[in-house]
Amino acid sequence: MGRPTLESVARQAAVSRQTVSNVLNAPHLVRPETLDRVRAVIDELGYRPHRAARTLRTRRSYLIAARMHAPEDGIGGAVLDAFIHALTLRAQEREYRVMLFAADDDQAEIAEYDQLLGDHDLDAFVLTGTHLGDERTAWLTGRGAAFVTFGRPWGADDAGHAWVDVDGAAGTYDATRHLVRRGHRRIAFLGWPEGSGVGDDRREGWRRACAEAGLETADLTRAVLDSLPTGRAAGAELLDLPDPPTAIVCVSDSLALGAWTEITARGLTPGRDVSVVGFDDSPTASVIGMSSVAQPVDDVARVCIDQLEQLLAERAGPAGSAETGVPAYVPAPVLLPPSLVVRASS
Amino acid sequence: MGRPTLESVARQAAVSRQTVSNVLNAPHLVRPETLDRVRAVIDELGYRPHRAARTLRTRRSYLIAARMHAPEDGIGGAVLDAFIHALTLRAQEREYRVMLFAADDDQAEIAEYDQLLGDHDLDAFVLTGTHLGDERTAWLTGRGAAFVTFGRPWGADDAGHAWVDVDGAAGTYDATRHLVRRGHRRIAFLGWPEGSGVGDDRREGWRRACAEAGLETADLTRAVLDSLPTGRAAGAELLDLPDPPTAIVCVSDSLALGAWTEITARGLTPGRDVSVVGFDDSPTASVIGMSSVAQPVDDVARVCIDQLEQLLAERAGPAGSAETGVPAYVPAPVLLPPSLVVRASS
DNA sequence: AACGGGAGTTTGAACGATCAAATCGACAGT
DNA sequence: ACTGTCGATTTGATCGTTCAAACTCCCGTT
Repeated sequence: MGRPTLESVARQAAVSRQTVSNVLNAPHLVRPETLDRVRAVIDELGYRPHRAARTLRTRRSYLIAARMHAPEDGIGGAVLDAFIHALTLRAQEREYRVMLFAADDDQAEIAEYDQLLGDHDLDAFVLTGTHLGDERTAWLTGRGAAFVTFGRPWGADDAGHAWVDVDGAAGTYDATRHLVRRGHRRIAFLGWPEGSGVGDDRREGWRRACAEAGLETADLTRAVLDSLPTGRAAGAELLDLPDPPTAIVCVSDSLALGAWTEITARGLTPGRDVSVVGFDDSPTASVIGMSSVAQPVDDVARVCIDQLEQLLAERAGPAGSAETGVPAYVPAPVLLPPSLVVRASS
Repeated sequence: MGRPTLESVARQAAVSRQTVSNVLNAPHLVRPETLDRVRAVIDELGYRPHRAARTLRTRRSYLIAARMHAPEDGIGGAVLDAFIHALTLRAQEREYRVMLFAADDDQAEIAEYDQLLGDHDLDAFVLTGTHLGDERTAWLTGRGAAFVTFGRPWGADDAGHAWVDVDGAAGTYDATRHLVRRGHRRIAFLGWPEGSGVGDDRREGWRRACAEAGLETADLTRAVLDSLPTGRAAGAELLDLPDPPTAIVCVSDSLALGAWTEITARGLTPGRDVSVVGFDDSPTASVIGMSSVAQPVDDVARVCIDQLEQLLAERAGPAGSAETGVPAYVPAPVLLPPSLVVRASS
């Protein structure tokens, strides 16, 4: 009477439980006629395997964990939210589900990993915001957990794990080249303090483009923490230079909006008097017409799920888990190009 | 050895499985000394119950499903993202987890409910964006599933289900009163077409405040779909009136930003020449300094989890499920007040 | 001394799936 | 006709937990 189980399907199709199970998990083992008959019954009864039972036996949950970040100032967070959305969608297409968790810092995040791994048999993790000295990846590797990071393994050449990232340097390079083509000769970079992988990488793209175009960069770069007020202050500094820049490439939309605010406060018009290009293409940038480098979050999500499936498939076969010293299989990393969205501000 | 189980804890503590289980789930049944002894062993071995096994037996998963919405234009979506974040946090505090799913429309959402309920034994759902003629609630009620909605049951007086909402009318009322106090006599409302519960409610708050202050409202309201361009066009219409408004209260930040764009395009300054108040307090509003009505998403999330716990606790006791005609217990609905964030634009 | 009752604990079955090994029939080779 | 092999299917055990019923003391009654 209740929901159909393997048992009831088996009875109805006059076969055994295991055969029904095989129809679903190893159809090549089943004779074609039997296959058809069982499948017909499955459809008729609307049978669907019970995840908890399957998980109990196989230790696979079809669940992927992702951290939901605190909204911060609301500018930068939008990219991650969009990424989580894309991830949910792509995971769902492959019969996986995304489970969320919240954490304030890396240690708390690791504590949650432990919980999730122990309580829910999580299949895999998707980490965002990798940074120098990231302890999370080592912890997960140590536990033999499958995971992908959205973000390179900053600091190490060979990560030893799967990762996808967006080529930030290419983004700022494109943005700078675009400004050069528009005739700008003094292009500044508004970035984060040295030492953040992401920030240094993006600065490097700007520097390279300037070098190639034979432009001066000395004194044209500023480094501040990521917020609107700090961006505004740094923007003011740049505009106050004896020979001020005519364009500013920024490491984030937060800083870009800060600069933007300062520019308009001086009665200047972004794009006409001073050009500004942000990074992350936040909704705010779109609304006010600010150019920005957009990350292809949907593609990132797609690749993440691809890599996870490879990892999990591999894991199902040759058991190269934590205890054995066998180096686990690692899919090739992927670096995706961002795209410059040109608006009135440049 | 592998991870500890009830069995291994039981052996170590020289009791039976069931006693260990009781220590965790029904401590009042266990003699105090035994309780201490078993608890000591649990700590020592680091035992944690296995969710899948528990779910298999009890049909409870400690999982709550929530829909991740498509980013749309990125303005309005931010509130929902913040809500999901708050929900994750609050759920986590009570040992629940949030599982995401994506859907394009109500029908697709219902299909996902079916999947989730069948495959993962979901404990409860949190619905967002209720609207007139919403089929989702009836479907879930029919299935006997526990759920709360963030949004009133528009159209029906008694929902027959738990809900939490933000008092939109109170928000626009406050915004309007605020403008009245600042001396405005012609205050317009930029809203959505008649027939959306949320939109009509918010318009009503404005109308009431105007009526109380003895202000004219005729021809001072516009109704357009939610987007920046439509908002801008409607804003232009209002500004072109023979006797134009000096302030505009908007049903959303999207429309408000549209109006804002039109105002600045005319060389006018929001807040000095024409005041604008939006709704939802998006990051963009914050950045450009636009006043807006903020929804207390964190409180909403908290109440949602509270109500769900009540529902699930009730369900565990007196079985008033789908088949029995017994009207299920329904927690009292909660209507939370929003808060006006005043910035330079008003 | 036999009985009833309750507190505390144990035992066996069940949840619904998969794994590993056993079974069965058909068919080929000698 | 015997043996061995292979493909297809079945059987019994198992994952870790909770439910329901049974059991064991111990104590107070009569």
